[in-house]
Amino acid sequence: MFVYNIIEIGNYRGNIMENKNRVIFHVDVNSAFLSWEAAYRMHLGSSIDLREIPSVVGGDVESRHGIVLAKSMPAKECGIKTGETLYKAREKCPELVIVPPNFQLYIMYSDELIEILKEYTPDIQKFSVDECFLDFTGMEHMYKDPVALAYEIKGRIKKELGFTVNIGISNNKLLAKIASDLKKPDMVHTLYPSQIEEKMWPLPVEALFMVGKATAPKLHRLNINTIGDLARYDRNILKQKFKSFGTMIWSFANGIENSQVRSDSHIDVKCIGNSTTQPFDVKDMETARKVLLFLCETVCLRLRNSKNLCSLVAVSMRNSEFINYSRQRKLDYYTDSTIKVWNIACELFKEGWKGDAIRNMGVRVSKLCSNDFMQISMFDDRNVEKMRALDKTIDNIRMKYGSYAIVRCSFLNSGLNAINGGYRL
DNA sequence: TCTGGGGTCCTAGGACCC
DNA sequence: TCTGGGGTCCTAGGACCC
Repeated sequence: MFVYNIIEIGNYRGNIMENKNRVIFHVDVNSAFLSWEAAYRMHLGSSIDLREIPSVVGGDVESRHGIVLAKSMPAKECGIKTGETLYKAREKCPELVIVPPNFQLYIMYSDELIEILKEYTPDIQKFSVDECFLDFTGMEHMYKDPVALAYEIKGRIKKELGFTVNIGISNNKLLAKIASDLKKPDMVHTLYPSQIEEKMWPLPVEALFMVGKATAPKLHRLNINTIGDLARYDRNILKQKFKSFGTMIWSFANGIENSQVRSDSHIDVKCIGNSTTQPFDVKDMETARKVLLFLCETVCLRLRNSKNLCSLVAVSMRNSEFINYSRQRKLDYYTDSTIKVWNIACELFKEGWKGDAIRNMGVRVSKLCSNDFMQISMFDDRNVEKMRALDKTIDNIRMKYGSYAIVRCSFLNSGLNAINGGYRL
């Protein structure tokens, strides 16, 4: 999203000057999945507000999806973290209320949020299901005070949709994002360059965008513990140790970032993937082929919907020891055919599989191009047009009557889901 | 004890060509 | 028989984000 747009040190001043007049908001839904569950349940008349009790949105333990996806503030106070196992969460808080996720609902709320925001500016970049950037640059005649505007937007969302957001304001996306993360929930914060030293530098270095659990310990070994430590560190040493990533996080620590707010229509998708953890370990080729087929079904449906073709297919595996490995192949043609992608995925699995027990499998297609003109491989069989027509027919039936309206007979009585996941944040 | 899913980008190492 | 180096492409793996 920020793209790895490293500004060389010579442009440092220039960057500040360029950004000086920009007005960027970052809107972040507080504990999104949980807030949306709570808002929806209250809308249906529930007297319990999940946000006010220790609660989490979590997957199903039985089918090995048992992790925390979102937590309430009281759950956070018990020490519960997003991503940890429900087992651990329950240990920390025995009275914890766990509700299953409902991705359709989240997409609905996300769309409603965007509809409200669109009333204020057309320059919106949806960064994820619960976050987006807004650009108000050049709109000073309409909105004189950005902070007052943020309060108005925040208030409307709360009143009309029933959940709270944090809004961060600055003159670039990075600072706006860090601002929205400062203190939660239901708050508006500014983080202008003049406030970096006071508001951002005292924060732990982990609070910086792109500093995750692998990078943080490496920085600590260099005695870099706060964002300020990183900002003041020798940039050349960071470059030497971490390559371009080093100069990027150094720039971020100094508040330097100048990417544009890009509305969704200007963002080209780079890859489409679907992976799933099975309730049981896959130990034979026949089951693997079935799992790969339903993964390919959703991936290729989405590929065709995006009006793209792909020329790279990848298969990933995670075994029962939690070791990940993968296999990929570049094609010398482009395709969006379910059967074709599936055949390649099966070959890749066969080549790569080490014979171990597989808990998670994934299929991903990339190196996409528009399907406006389809270059049919010289060596393609003559059924290409027929296969495309078949895929299109199946897509139409599924979109009209639902995913399960038409199911391949190999899934009948197989104990597997014919269509998997496919929700897109 | 149990550990999701959807993305983007970077890098090391090897193959291959000139 | 033993020896270059530069460039590009591909694969596998891993980092980060939500």
